[in-house]
Amino acid sequence: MLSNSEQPITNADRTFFKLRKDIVEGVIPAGSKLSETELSTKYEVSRAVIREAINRLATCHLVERKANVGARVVALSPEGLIQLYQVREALEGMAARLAARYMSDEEIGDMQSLLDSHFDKVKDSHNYYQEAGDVDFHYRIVTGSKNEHLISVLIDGLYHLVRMYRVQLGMAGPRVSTAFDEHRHIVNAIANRDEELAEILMRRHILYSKNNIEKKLNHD
Amino acid sequence: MLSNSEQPITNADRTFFKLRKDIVEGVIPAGSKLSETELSTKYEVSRAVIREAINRLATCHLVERKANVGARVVALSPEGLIQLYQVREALEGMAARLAARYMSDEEIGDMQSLLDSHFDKVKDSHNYYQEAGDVDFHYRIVTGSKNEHLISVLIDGLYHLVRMYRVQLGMAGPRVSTAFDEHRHIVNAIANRDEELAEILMRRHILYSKNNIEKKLNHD
DNA sequence: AATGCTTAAATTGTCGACAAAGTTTGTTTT
DNA sequence: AAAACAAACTTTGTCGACAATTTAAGCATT
Repeated sequence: MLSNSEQPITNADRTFFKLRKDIVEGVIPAGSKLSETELSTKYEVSRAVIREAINRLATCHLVERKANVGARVVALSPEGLIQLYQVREALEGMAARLAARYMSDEEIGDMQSLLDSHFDKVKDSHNYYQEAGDVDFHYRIVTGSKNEHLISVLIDGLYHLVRMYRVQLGMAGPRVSTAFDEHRHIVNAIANRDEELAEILMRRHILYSKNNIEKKLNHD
Repeated sequence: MLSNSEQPITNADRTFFKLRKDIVEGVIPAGSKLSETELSTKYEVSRAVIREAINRLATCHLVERKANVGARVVALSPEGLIQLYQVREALEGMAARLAARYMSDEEIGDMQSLLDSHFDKVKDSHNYYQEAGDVDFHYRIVTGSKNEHLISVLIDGLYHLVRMYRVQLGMAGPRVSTAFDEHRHIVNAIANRDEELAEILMRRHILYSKNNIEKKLNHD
């Protein structure tokens, strides 16, 4: 799809990004119906570009479309979250393995210094790392795999769903510092070119992450 | 997307399936440009449905689209094949793990008898299993994972690319009987509810499969 | 002859209108 | 009053035309 060129070119691009943002952040509620005519007036574009945007959202699994009926925003559920993290575990585990194989020494160095700079900020404001830092770390691993499929499925697809769960369930989580340590260990494994360990640690990291969010979800 | 409802409803569905078929089977050559107007006359539909079909193909990674420029059929390359199988290894490994966890006893029984019936046909015509049997086996594992993301990424996406490589590189491979044995072992692990082993065996199976195709590809 | 600019052709992006399918409402029938 | 049918309405699917952008061609210039 796009993956790299994240700057919108066409009108459909812009509308797609806006719609995705509004869905992820809950401006358009989960489970609600998406009327093409309604959206076309709201976002001030023709129905054609709305249709294209909705189609793209459907491939991201952010909306579900039925022929001759319409599209609905996906509903958030415990099962959906579990399935999401099952796939993340598989894909990001492999991404970590491939990152250990293919990332350049320079890229690894950048990532290490990135973690260092994050570490300083973690000391002060404890909830900084969660948003920016965590996202940044995972992005680098995934792109470091140099695998187009991995990159597009995760970055263009699953990550937006993950963020949707995080945002709409109000995650600020106390898992900040422990997650940080896990990131350190993963980077070390990659720096040592230990593919096996990198994959194992990443899978475990995501499992922990899942358990953390799952706890919150079942607690309400 | 669709995943389940594989019977086309709308005109865009039909065109999407036709186009996909023609691309996978090489009727439309790999790397060639897709002109919207040209295709709209060829398939006797309006440009709008061609556009929608092309957009869907883009999310399957069967074509690549650039804004204001157009779409091209993806090119087959050794790197592309390797990346494809890296993702398959991760996803289908996880699928096997989840199949061992979630498949019902009945589903497992069906799969075992399916392998039995295939075994008879393998004895006679040695190249039967490759097409129908192999596909059937992997489909059952993937759907057995009960994971929507896994199912859609693999069945709606990657498998068509895999088939494109197979068809266009003329694979009939002598790996028939060995692959069959590997399938047996995987099913056994699933029947024993041994998640760990099921994943390991599936990953190994796909690695072998990759090496087999890779050999052919580098040999020309 | 090669390079750069200008203009023409072709292709993609966007739009509004019409056709088809689904949904709702109101009426009739049991 | 409940169920079944029919008509009106709403929503999606499809189409042809126009606008914007890219590509190609032609011309002028060095």
